[in-house]
Amino acid sequence: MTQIHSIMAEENKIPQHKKIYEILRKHILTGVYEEGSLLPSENELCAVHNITRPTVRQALEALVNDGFISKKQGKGSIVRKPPQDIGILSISGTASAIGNQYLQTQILQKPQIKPWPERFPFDLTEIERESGCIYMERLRLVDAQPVFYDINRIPNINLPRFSSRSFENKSLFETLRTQYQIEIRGGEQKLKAIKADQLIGQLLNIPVGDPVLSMERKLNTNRDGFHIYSTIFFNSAKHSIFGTF
Amino acid sequence: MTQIHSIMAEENKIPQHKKIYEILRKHILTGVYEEGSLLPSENELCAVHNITRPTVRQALEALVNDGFISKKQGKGSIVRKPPQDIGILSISGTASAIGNQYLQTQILQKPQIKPWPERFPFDLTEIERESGCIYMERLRLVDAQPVFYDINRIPNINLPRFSSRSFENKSLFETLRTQYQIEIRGGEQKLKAIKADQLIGQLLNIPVGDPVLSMERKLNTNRDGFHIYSTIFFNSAKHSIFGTF
DNA sequence: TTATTCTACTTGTATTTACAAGTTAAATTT
DNA sequence: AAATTTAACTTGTAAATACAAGTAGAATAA
Repeated sequence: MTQIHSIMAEENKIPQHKKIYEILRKHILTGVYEEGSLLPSENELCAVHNITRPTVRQALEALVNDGFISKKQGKGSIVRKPPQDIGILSISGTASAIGNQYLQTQILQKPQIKPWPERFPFDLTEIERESGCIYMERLRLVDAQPVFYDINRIPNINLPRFSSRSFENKSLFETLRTQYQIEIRGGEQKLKAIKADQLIGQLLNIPVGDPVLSMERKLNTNRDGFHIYSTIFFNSAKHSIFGTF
Repeated sequence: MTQIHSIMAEENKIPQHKKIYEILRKHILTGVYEEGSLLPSENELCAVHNITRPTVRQALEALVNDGFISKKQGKGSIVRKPPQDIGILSISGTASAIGNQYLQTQILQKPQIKPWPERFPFDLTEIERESGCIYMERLRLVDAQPVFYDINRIPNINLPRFSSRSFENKSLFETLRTQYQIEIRGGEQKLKAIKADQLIGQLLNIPVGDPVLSMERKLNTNRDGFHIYSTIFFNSAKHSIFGTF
């Protein structure tokens, strides 16, 4: 038993329940299991992956927490419409739903290393402050109309070649997840409705003084003490921010 | 073993891990464990409550998910600043933090049974539509200044004496939780920044045309197919909405 | 004194076993 | 034919056990 264990540990360090989680997650996202359908039963998953039920249940529980499935006693695990991203708000049109595919990204300011601002709405850890931050500005458009203007600050800690990456039409968070194994684990945010100043009005193509939704967010990651800070201005004239929790 | 089990089942139907969860939750909220301090170790909790470690871990896992603790291997379970409510946004002053104790509630419209509006931003289940809704309006104030104006619609399903209850200075959700065992399990919301119209401007004591944060929310509960719908207008002149996720 | 090792904690992972309880559909009875 | 019971699923709860791995402080060695 111990031998098998150590062999497993050699070929892959990640625990079994996480492996199953990743497999099922991928299968849900890629449409192997349709929304509303049932996942294989816990016992089936045990047999297929040659693990025990508590381990399977650990994986399923994580999927429930992340909103990929819901379980019902006596019935099974029901596949849900996957959440856009944990806490990353997606937009929904007021008239018709708008898929992410119509969301374009324009880089206003390529990633560059900067010191942190003097006044900052969140407390920084010592390491973060010492390392400086990678600064970037983006404008995101729906149907060629600007909707988001966001300023992102990421601590410059162990992110090789980050500044040279392209983020056009690609999620910043997807890049962090796939290229650097950084996952968002939650966070906090402050929301306000403000009047658009000249810069924001110009960027979001709305009259100065019109209401704009502004967000200050601090996102936690799986890296200890590594946070992502964003300031977001949202043009809510034609769209609203949609979020699940 | 089975005997012990059935005896347990007689005196209380709720599972052990949930009992432990409730106890620890209460102790965290009432300050028995200070923020930043460590919870008793899993083995200690086993001994104290006479249960096994998997059961304790199940309770702790729920506390982690609900943001009451964070765990660290080799160290222990660290008590965190408890979240205000799951998904129920609390406010934080821009200058100084404001505790909930300074939040006053004024009932503008006592709970009354009404039909659902013709146009509604969310889809209703059949049962919800048939039952009609309990309608109420509240104004919430900080330092005697209006901050929230909220409209709540709750399906009129199995809520005896609800209309006659008082919600002055008491959370609607706290009442639902303690009196009716209805717990919020998450939900979805749509956010916009809008211009204050005359009614909203008057209620929130701001000039007409000033930016107001508006929210449409649908909250899921532990009752299947039972949702709570709220429309919230927030005066973000002096405060911002603070939320964790 | 300083650095290292050891030890006694902590949580993390995983197996095995058992029964409870909800769901569904087939089989049986009325 | 319709209602009921049964059986075969499903997930939920819980125990007992074992070892891995991270943490922190005490004991030890340099």
